[in-house]
Amino acid sequence: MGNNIPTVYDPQAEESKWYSFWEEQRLFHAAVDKDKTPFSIVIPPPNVTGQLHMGHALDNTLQDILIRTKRMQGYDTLWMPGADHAGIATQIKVEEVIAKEDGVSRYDLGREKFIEKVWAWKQQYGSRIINQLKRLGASCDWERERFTMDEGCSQAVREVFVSLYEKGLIYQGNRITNWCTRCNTALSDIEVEHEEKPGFLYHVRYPVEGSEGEFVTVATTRPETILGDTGVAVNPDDERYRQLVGKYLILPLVGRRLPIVADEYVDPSFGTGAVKVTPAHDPNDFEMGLRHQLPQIVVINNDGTMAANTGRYAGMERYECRKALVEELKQKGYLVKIDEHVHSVGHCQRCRTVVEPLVSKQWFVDMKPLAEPAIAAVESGRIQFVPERFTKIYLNWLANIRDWCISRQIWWGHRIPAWYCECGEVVVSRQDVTSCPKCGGQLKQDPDVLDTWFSSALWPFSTMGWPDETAELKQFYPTSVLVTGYDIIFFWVARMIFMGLEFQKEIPFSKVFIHGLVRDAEGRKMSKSLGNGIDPLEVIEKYGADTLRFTLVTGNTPGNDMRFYWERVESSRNFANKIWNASRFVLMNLDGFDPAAVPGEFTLADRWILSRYASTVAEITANIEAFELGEAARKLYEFIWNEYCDWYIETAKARLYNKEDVVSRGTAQYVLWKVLKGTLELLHPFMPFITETIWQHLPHLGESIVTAAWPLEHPQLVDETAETEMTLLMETIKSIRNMRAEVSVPPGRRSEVILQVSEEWKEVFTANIAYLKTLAAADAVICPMVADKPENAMTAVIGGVEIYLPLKGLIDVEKEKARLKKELLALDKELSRISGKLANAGFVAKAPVEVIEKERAKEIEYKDKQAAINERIEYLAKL
RNA sequence: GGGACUAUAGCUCAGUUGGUUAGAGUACUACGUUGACAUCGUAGGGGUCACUGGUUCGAGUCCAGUUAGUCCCA
Repeated sequence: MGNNIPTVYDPQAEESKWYSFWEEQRLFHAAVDKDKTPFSIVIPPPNVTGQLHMGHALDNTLQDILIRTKRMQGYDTLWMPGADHAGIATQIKVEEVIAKEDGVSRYDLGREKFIEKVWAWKQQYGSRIINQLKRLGASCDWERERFTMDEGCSQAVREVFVSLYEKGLIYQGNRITNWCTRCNTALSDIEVEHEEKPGFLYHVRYPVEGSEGEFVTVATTRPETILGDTGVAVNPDDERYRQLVGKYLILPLVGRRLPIVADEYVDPSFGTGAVKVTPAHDPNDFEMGLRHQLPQIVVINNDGTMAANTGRYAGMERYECRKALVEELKQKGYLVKIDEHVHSVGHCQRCRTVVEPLVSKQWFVDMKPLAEPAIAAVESGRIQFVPERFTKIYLNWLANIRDWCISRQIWWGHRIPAWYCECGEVVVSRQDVTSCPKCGGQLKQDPDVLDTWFSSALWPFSTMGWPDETAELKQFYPTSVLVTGYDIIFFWVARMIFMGLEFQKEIPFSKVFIHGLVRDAEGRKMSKSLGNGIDPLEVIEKYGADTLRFTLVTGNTPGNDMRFYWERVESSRNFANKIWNASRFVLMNLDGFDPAAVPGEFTLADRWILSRYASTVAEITANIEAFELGEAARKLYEFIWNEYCDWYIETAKARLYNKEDVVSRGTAQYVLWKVLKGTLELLHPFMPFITETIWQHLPHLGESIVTAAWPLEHPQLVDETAETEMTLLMETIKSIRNMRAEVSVPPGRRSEVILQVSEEWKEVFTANIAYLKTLAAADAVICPMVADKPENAMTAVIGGVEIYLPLKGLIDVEKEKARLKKELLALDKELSRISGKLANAGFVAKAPVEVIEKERAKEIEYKDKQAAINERIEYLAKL
């Protein structure tokens, strides 16, 4: 950098260069260093087929800020990266590709060929999202990159499955599960999204057996399941039906005998108070069916068509069947009425198809024994959520947990390590097996694969090399913090916790830092179908990664959603440019500077900015420690722009331009350099590229800002006197500027200013009169506070200083009086508030001394001001 | 039905254990190319902190309720 550098920062030119440099120097690599305190994060693995979206950008920016800070603070820092095989999502993706390119389905290819295709796809596109993370600046240890389907992770999955099976915590059962007819697989409860939808409530009457003309009317939202009814239930306390319990109804159209049973589950106030029971097609009916030994009759196939046992409806699509069946009920006089009704309908999280509850044979994890320690770990505070309110959501979910269906009828994923023999033997094994240990017969492996989240749940230790006892596992497990969105607390966070506790006997992380979603400018969720997503890469290309990161982190309050605004991106870009130009200025004026030389005596402005800098270091460090990253970023913005640039640089200019006074110039250079370098270091975790770019041009030690030491806190630099004095000067300058603007003094013209200063501040003003000259265009004369006030002058009063701007007859007396009166009014209001407070016995008795003192000081200051303004108004009135 | 969150300037949002004359960005108005920056500078207008009560010497901040909106769970 030098005199000929552009005035606009160009991120494109710098970012890729520095990222390659960091990688080449292996600055992100975590060596297992037992002498250092470890700090580790495992990345929430993005889908291998995915592309970076705003959610990733936010999530990874937050992680990178934490990691980069800790790295600079000297921890043995590991950010473990990797990707998730994302079973259903990836399979759908590749199915689409082969359908489009070759016009074939996965069934045409067969299992083996299809899996090969998926791996080929992963080979080709799997690095895309990784490269996008690099564009963002993520400082992951790429040498350790993992994949949930790689050999190590697969071994961990196998070990966990078999071990849980041996403990009796994994079992196979014929139970009702959520079935997606489009994806053709079972889903876990949380993969179903419920949505309120307008529908109908059909009232159908069922004849009572042996009682001509007597009916029970039942209400249902799903008439097609009538074909699978095996009972009708009523509440045991319901007087209307009490005498019917134990009797039978005849199922219309089918003729099946349905027992009438009494069950607490039935809500007498809903519908008619009598509900049809379809154990094979409704989760609640399934439970009721078990309680009353009602048979399960499957009437809907896996593909959503009606089963062979449904007579003339066999093969018909489920909703077609609904229409036809309602029509038949109507014709035969069974349909009583149809009411409009809003009800909650489950949809497949992946493809939005309406989920069909179906009875099928699946593998389940017995959750109760696993959930208990996971609840205890959070209740005891060993794991803490940030913000704390997510604790409740987590605990509530685990307290009501149901068994986890882990088998999926898809091909892409970890194959379930269970083998079946014709003799009925089931073998669950860590090693692949071929022949039956019982009869020696041929074994066939279970065709299903595991839920993707099963392997993700092991991520904090499978990536560290478990089941082997590795040095990494010892050093970096438990990890320090997990950073993720609130939308996957159930899917992932909870499951990592119970798996970690079960297999490592240790929590997987001690903090869970939760953030919200990035929405569009209208507050809508960004989605492919809406087409309202904003591609982070587009932002990076247009404005730079630093800008995107800064926008995301400043717009963010822990746990809350945020909206994406291009205006805010521009504002962040302007901030980057401001830093660029401030640095440009410093570099242009650093000639002859020797950072090792002892600086001369500090001026007031020097002491002030050093004091402000010292406070900033302490505050930023504390904010990051407390996960208040948005606060930290906003403070840095404020400090750099409103203190360093607006004031300190301006005061330093005169000293820099005066090359005669070598000591003063050198001292200014020292302070400019010291504060800029330290501030860049504080800012580096937020804006890694621009800070590295500038840092490399400044005198520095070390090879990169990435591994520079985090700025030390210097409480001895905090100088309250300097802050008070400088604040007074700045207030004075602002007052003068204000008055000049008020009467439209051309910016180029200097103003004569008379300052009447109390004895206390006389020296400060005398010593720093130059600031008034350069910053307020004021030729100031400093006088003691005397009775004689200048005539024909505008007036402003701040604590201990009266400012007069003589206008030689140009002053509009009436206007000036009005202006002063307006100020007086505000002052009066404030004073009456304060005096009211101080007159309050309770306040004086109970408020802390500092607070009372503060109010007293204000009262005195305002009274002085009030007196001076009053005096001035009186004077003007006499003219 | 249970629970969580949000409500502060035209817009988007800060405001961390209750104590500043309630802030920022953006938009708006006026002036301005003084040797870092017009992606800038200076100055200015703009708010009953959703509503109603309560606790307290003191409430944007704590408590209860109301209204509106968002989300999660069943």
